[in-house]
Amino acid sequence: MRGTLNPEQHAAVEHGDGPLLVLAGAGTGKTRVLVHRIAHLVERGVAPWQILAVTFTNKAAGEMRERLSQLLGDGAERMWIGTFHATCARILRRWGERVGLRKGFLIFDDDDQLKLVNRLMKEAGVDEQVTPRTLLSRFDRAKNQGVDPASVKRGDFVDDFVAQIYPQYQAQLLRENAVDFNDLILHVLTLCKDDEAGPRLATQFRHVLVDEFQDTNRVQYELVRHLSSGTHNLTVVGDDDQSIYRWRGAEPRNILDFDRDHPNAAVIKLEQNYRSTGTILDAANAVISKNADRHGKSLWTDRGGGDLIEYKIAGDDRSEAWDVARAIKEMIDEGGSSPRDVAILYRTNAQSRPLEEQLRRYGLPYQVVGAVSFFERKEIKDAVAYLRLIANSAADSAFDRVVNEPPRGIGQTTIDRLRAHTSATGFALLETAKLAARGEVAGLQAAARKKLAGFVELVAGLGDVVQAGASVAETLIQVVERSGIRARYEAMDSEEGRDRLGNLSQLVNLAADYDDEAGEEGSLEGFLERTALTAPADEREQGDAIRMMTIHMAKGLEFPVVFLCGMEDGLFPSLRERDGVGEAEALEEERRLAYVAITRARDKLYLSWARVRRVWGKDSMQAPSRFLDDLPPACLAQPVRPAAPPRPVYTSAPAMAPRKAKREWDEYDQRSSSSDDEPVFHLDADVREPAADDPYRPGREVSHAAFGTGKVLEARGAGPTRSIVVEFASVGRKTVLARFLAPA
DNA sequence: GTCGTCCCGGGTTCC
DNA sequence: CCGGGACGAC
Repeated sequence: MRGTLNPEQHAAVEHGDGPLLVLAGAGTGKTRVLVHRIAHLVERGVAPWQILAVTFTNKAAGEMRERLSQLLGDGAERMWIGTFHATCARILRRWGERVGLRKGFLIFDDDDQLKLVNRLMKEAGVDEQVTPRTLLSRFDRAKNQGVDPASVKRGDFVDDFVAQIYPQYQAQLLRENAVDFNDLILHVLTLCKDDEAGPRLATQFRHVLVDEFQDTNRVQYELVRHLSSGTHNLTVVGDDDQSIYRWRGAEPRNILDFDRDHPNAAVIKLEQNYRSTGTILDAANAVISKNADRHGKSLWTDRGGGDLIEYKIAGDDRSEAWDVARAIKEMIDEGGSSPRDVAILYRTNAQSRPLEEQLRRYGLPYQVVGAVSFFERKEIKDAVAYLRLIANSAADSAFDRVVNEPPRGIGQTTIDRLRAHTSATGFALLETAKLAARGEVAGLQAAARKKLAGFVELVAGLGDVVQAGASVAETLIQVVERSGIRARYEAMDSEEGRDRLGNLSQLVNLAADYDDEAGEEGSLEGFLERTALTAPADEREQGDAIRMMTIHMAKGLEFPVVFLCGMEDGLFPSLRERDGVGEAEALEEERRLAYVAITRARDKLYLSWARVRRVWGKDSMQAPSRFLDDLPPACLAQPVRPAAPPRPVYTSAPAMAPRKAKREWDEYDQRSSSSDDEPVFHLDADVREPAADDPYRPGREVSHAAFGTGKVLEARGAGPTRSIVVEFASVGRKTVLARFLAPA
């Protein structure tokens, strides 16, 4: 095994003690190096539980654990392998009480946080143009850097609201015995300064290894530094070109300046790519080389050129999905490829739907990895909230969520009264509801008291179930049954109701898995921690299935065949404006994302985009991704250039223009309309709401070769027959096809 | 006071 | 397309 490593990899694996930085490009075998290094440490006598390996996704952690158990057997079980968040949760389980957390603390997810901020804003009467999202992202950004959000002044009107709401936000978390994702790490950092826990943590791990180090934020880096401060045995591996998490506070400086913080660090570069064909590597290098802010390294391969990159333009997102499904079907029918060789990557989770539909149609097995989180579905959140409330009576957020779910006659007014009482007494909502049921809360009618009593009794009864020793799965079944959730969805007697029940039964299955794995150690708290920190797709891999995932999820993985869908400007690169990040900087991150996507492919890469895409139920016209222009023409099986949509600019010869445009369209619209089950190009003559960046939205000035300039009144339809009603200065109102217009 | 219906608007990525 | 909020009906 060792013999198959090249000299650089070998040096990294066998590096002795002291800090080590491995700068490794895509596909240079860095995960392999990490795995072998850990195995090597164990061979040298380091005990498995003295090794901490941090990854960025649960998926990567799972993979690493699996590979290590192949090399080491049971020893791997006892290692600390996990994400920053999971690692910190584990440390806090042991030491949490020293930073003010009680046993069984809750972890707030995005949605929980948002709801809380929303409520606090309303209570404080904050109504100006600040959304809860904006405030929350300010909280996050500050916390990622290890500073108090309330003290950050960026000099805009949002500052005051942050300063006002944040202390209340944090106070409520404390009351509920809850933490948000950032707090998991911040609390451990506080622990590092603790007289007792600090020194222990500094020496607990004889070796600390961090994968994807370019994605660590300041707080995470400080944590790593402390955890390795007793031994200085810190190995970090990363690639600044693959930094794709700046939006959540990642600081690539951490990797670039590593040798400044660790002057005696050994630095090893891995530049030979073993993964991709020359063609794919050329394409990836061409894209990333357009970035100014990079260190620059020279990846090379001795693999041959390989197949050219396939490129396809579809009429709409359904056609795109159909093209992909058909290509995969052919590939598999020809033999040589199996579904598990193929990955479909996209920028946003929302893109998975049409793809799934077409794959199903062809009977192709697929697995959506880490998708639109299962745990974000309403029925799942509700059931989990019951569990939270049973496990932790202080969980106001959970109480709020389920007290009237399913509807049992406890409305806003009643809850407001309870809340008023809690702010006076400091009791939790559930506790207050108990008081109310006994008539000890003012202002509540007998009817409301009775209903609250019923709810309190429901929760108490479920608590008894747990006390009686029920497994998590059994508890969950009781929750769904006794709360009336099941009856409610059954009564709906609809597709939706059945879907939701199906999801709930899947949740019960996950709980049963947990019960099996955890055995005696299992607890409601343990299950809740797992639901907060993992997605179910992280857990079980389906055997022979096509993998579908976002590019972010795909980092660190590789596949023989990759389909990269939705290569459209605005989608990929995403051109959304963001709070606090410059446009150029944001674009560079998108470019790195493109680099990551392309380098996932070993042998064959397919790129595609759709001229019309349904977004939130509305059709919108798309333009090809600017990244396509960066690809060397020699890498592509089909040229990118002529595929650009017909230019609606005709400065001369107006009579010729329509014919030319027509021909261009037909020529390059690659759908064929022969087969029955093929999705047809979707056209709609309805008046549609134009997208904000639409050059033809009402009010815009446009020009027409024959009619001159005018103002848009209305836009209809989409695609090649999209028509625009224009009030022309010279000829009055006319309806013309969009492609004969240009922005004035 | 609570529940149902309609309308509006939406931050994409992950732990 | 989906959830939250506003508004009107028991």
